[in-house]
Amino acid sequence: MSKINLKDLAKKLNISVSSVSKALRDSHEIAEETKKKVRALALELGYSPNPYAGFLRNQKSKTIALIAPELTNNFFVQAISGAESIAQEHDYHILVYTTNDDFEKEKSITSHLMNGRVDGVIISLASTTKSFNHLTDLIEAGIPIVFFDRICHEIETAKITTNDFTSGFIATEHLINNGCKKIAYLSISENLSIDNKRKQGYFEAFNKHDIKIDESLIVKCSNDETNNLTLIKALLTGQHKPDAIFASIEKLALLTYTACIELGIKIPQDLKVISFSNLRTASLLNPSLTTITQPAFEMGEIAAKILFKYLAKRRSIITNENIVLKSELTIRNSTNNKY
Amino acid sequence: MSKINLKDLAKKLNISVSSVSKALRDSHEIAEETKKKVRALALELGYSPNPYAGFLRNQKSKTIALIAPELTNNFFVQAISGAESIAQEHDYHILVYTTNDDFEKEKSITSHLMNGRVDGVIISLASTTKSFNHLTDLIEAGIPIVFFDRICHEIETAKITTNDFTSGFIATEHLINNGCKKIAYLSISENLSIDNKRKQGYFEAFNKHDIKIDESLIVKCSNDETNNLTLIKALLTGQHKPDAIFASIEKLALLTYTACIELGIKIPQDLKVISFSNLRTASLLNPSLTTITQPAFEMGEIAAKILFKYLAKRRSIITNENIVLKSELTIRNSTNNKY
DNA sequence: ATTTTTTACGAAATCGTTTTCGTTGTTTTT
DNA sequence: AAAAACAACGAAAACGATTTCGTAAAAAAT
Repeated sequence: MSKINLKDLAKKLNISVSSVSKALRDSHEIAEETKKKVRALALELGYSPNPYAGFLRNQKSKTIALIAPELTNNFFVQAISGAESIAQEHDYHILVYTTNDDFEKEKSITSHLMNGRVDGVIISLASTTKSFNHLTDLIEAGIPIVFFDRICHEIETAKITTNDFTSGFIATEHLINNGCKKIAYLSISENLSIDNKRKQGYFEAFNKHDIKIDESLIVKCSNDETNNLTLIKALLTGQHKPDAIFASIEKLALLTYTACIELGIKIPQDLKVISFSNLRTASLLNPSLTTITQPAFEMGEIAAKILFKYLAKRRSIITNENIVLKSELTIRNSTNNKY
Repeated sequence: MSKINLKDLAKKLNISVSSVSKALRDSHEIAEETKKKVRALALELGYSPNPYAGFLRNQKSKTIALIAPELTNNFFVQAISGAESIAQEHDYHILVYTTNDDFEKEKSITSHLMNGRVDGVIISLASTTKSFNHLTDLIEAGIPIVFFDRICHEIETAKITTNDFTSGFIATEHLINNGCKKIAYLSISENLSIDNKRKQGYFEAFNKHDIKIDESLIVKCSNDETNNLTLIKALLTGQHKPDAIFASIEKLALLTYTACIELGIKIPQDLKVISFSNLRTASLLNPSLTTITQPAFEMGEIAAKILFKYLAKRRSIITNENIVLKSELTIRNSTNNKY
């Protein structure tokens, strides 16, 4: 039961290829009786159209690309799941790529998508991405892009984010309300809009509560886990010891836990910890971790929905749109001051 | 800078389309000077071949499918990452699909892949998959399949697994050595080879240590989280209370933790817990979780490597091969008997 | 000087589908 | 009865790249 095509069907039925094609697409040009015969034979022989022939013809691949910095992160995985669920509804296929937070890899991936392999792209930028020509090139080539979470402000299209400024503010104020004064912020990358907004919220909380900002409490982390751990340990044993840590991403919170175990620092007694996180095990950690959780699955869903809306219209230019969803604070023991 | 194709290049250079094609593929039929001109113009205009045209011509899509039960599970995500890293090396693209452990969805996905959309498939079966016609159909259609973890013994092809029997044995014996007698086994699905093998290892440990097997300690869980929690709670409060739990998959271990919190049962004092798991936070849980960890990333890598080996040979029939990697036991506090 | 070989290129078929035009008969309209 | 409309189908041109097969001119061999 290998490769059976329109020509095979046509030959067996003694009609032309074009008639078979039309019959299968239920064209009014074909008599009902003929259609029935064609459909019956197609079913019998298990005919399934070659997708690439169709793509070549009508320049639509029924495929989109989803580019994320990494997969070993619940946030991105949930977002991908959300996008995939919508894609399946629309009979679309998803090509998944990871950049490993590497700008060069991101460029390489987008360049591979320039030629029409996909109808559209959903992307969350690498933390090392500094320029956006690779993305504008893509759009100019007629391939629409939707951003989620790690967006690019400079490009006009749809962007799905969460209320990072407010969340950063709420997280910090939560710590302040629990008696913390020296709150460190673990930053992941200055290139990222989300990081900057969260940090702005952090600053704003200090302003509101008239607390002086100590710049030495802002730690610039990277993608090097070992180095990050060193940085965090240095922070926790240095001159300006913090009484709380606000981690901009989950990975950094987990490293903080590790650092505390190694240094014998007790959470939350000696140090309170709050973090952006989509960890399923946040409530089971020792101690349970207070989190700001983004609606990742929903973000993926919305990104995909918007993309498909434009693909259906065959419009490749997506109007500028900022969709901002709310993250949720879940207070747990890592910020508990009654211990 | 939209769609530029061979014809455009040919026109600008005043040579034929075929010559341009040959020049770009570095054919010996074309003079070195001509090649240079062609390459220069192609670069200048940013020519990138339409992938679908090539696929149609030589029936190779440079794309593989990766089908997993779910994405919100570190094991599968790591395996996908492994496969993706190899795919990138081979300039292949990966279509990712999730079955949500649903047999019907798995069939629907494979049927979409019958028509040559992908050159090969890497799959880990849904827990509800009971027959394999959808897979043999795929192979008969000339699309090779490689299994990982949740494999199908009946189909002759390459299968990547871990030493589940031995691991099940080691895990159980570890509990026995720590003084446990009434060890419950949380099963995920009787359809799954991995589950059965792990359970066999569990039985074997009892045999070796002359402990009678209590069938009521084997709990058949499903994909319904709420129901699973109910089952686990019933187990922990019922007639035959276990002194240890061996979870066949991570999700069930986490539910056990949740159940213990809700019931006020202390791990490891009242109940020891061990689980198959690729959780990054295993060491940070309360208490830290003793795990059997599968080399997920490596499994994905190997699955992809084998597939590409055959794709390079243009052979669609993969010889039967069982590759068995070793899982690793990491002892942590959830099975500590010195508490 | 003639034949053979080599070099460098072009025409056209091909992959499998869709779609635009014909081109027949047949039916309806005036 | 002539004209117009319609129904049902087929031929062929796309889509963009690859590849086989020619073929002309130049180079080499006889």
